[in-house]
Amino acid sequence: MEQPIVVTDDCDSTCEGTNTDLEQIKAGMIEEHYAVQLADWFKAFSDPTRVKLIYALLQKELCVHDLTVLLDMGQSAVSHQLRYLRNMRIVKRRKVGKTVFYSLDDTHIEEIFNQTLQHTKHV
Amino acid sequence: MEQPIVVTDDCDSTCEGTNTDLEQIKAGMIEEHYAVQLADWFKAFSDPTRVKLIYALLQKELCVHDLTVLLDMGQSAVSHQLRYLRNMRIVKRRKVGKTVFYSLDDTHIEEIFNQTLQHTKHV
DNA sequence: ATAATATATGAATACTTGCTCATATGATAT
DNA sequence: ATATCATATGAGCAAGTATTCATATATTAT
Repeated sequence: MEQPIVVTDDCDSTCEGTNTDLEQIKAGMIEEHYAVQLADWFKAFSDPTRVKLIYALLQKELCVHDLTVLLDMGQSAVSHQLRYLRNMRIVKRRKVGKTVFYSLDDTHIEEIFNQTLQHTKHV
Repeated sequence: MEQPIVVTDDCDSTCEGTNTDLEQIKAGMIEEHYAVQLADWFKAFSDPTRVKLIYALLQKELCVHDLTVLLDMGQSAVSHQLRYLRNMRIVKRRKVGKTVFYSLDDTHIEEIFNQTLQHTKHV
């Protein structure tokens, strides 16, 4: 009753029969740092309020007040989220007198956003 | 001292001088439903663990155990996140005996994921 | 100077989320 | 049947997050 020679490291012999390339995959895995960075980037778009803000700014540069009207939300809430988006360099400010205008910081965002929008539509 | 005729609805006269197209933008705004849906989609990628899982599955179909090894995490935590991703139809299962293999449900995901990966790299 | 307006921000709070623990399920082997 | 292995899942908890409230800052007007 001799079993064939199998490198049996824990349970893995069952999974796929071989785990030799597991080490290889592990070596090619995304680094913790990048995983967090990428997750943080996606997180910026993972809130309905922020989605709406970006969607609005996709069309036109807008001041804070106009954004509160568009989203029908309190000024403070909007301001907080705009700061968040600004820290993420998704949005930029332009001050004119008392009012502050916000716009998308990078046209690249438009692509990513729209592509995902397309995707969610056909899901 | 007659002021020129300006539709002064609250403060908006200051912002851009005219808010006539604000109504237009509001009409073209993203619906609540879609905003939530889009946010939820992004949320799926907004956690380092899920990013790693997807990144791993981007290379190869893998069983739960192999994923716990790759991510160096508890089986339960991995299983919970896999369920999440499965509910989002980002990942699908294939059962072979006792072991369950996971893989990406949609090649579309690869595109979105990689594009964003590119973006975060040059940020 | 004071008042008014537009935005920003810190603190508090209600809500969400990701992990751990213990246990359940489902499959194979004996 | 029982035992074992791979995965799934509910409960509990700690950490994170989005909003509100009150207040601060900055700009313009008087």
